[in-house]
Amino acid sequence: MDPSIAQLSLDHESRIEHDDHQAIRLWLRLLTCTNLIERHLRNRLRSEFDITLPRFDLMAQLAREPQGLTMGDLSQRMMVSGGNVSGIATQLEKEGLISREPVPGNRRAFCVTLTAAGNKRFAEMATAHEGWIVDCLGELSDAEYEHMMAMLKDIKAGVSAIKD
Amino acid sequence: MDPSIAQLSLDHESRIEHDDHQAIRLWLRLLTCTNLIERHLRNRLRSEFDITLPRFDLMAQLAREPQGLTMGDLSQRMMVSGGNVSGIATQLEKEGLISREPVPGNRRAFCVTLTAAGNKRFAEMATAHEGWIVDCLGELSDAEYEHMMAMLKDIKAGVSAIKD
DNA sequence: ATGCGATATTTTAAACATAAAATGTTTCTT
DNA sequence: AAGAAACATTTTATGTTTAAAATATCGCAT
Repeated sequence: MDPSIAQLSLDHESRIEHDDHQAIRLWLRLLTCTNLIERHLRNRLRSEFDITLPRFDLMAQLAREPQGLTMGDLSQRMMVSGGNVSGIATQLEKEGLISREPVPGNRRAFCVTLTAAGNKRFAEMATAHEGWIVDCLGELSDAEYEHMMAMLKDIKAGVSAIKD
Repeated sequence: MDPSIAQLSLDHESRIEHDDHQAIRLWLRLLTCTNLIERHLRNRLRSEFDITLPRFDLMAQLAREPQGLTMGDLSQRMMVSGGNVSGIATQLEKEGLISREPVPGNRRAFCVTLTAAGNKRFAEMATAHEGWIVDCLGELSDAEYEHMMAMLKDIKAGVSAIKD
């Protein structure tokens, strides 16, 4: 066999294997960072506002859409299952922070909105929440921020294109 | 007031506010990417190997340390609570994939290892798992990979330094 | 009109996660 | 040696998450 061919294919193999390990390492570091930040946010929401992250997230979605969202909209935007939204919404409703009103023309759907109390409470929490995130991620330069956003955008697009 | 001073502080304020929004956007995108990939891995592990991600993660820790790990080691390396490890280990033991043996000199601790069946099964899964991660993250160039790793390292260090 | 498939939501069962209490073991101090 | 403190693990209570089943409604093609 031509030794240059053998050399080429060997290089190819080692490059592939090297890339594999790279990707694994990147994934593990990505996961660690995200989990660290998420845990931090979760702890502070609990200790300072006595609320869980999922409840806060649901309220954040509603705060962006003052006209309200259906349960299905919430499920889609929060990227969690419908049953999950159902449980979280039940609790927030019990606390008086959101309301579920029937939709005039559609007896299947509910329109979920923040109550006045919910709006007030969310405004307080959102300010603190933003600060915590800046504490975690605010040290990056503008260039690093842009680069990171661009890479994550590509990754997101690539992963979304994979069929389960 | 000196107008140049006013201008400076205004710029400062607006820069801060701009950074805030940047950090939030970056956090949301980071979270979305991580969740997408994690969900993909979870689905494939379930559909192709009928195993959950936490169980796979526990086995992965053991595969790296053939001499075995204690429950406490596992808890620390997986960054989850001891009670959680206890439950996952109970199930894996029931499936015959790991074994919990008493440690000779210490009757408090257990030495957890992969069984022969566990080793064989993990080897099959690990190959597929690596491939899935490369599918998700393998498109980055070496430079992008290095840059991303470096940024995440800084972020990890910064977040770890924050006291809860 | 009627019935069938799609839609919107809730309920249920199983797995996972945590914090805190309980259990048993080891080590240190006196 | 006895007691206290620290350690390793499990148990318990509570809550989150998902997939799948159940419930109810809607819209459309016959």
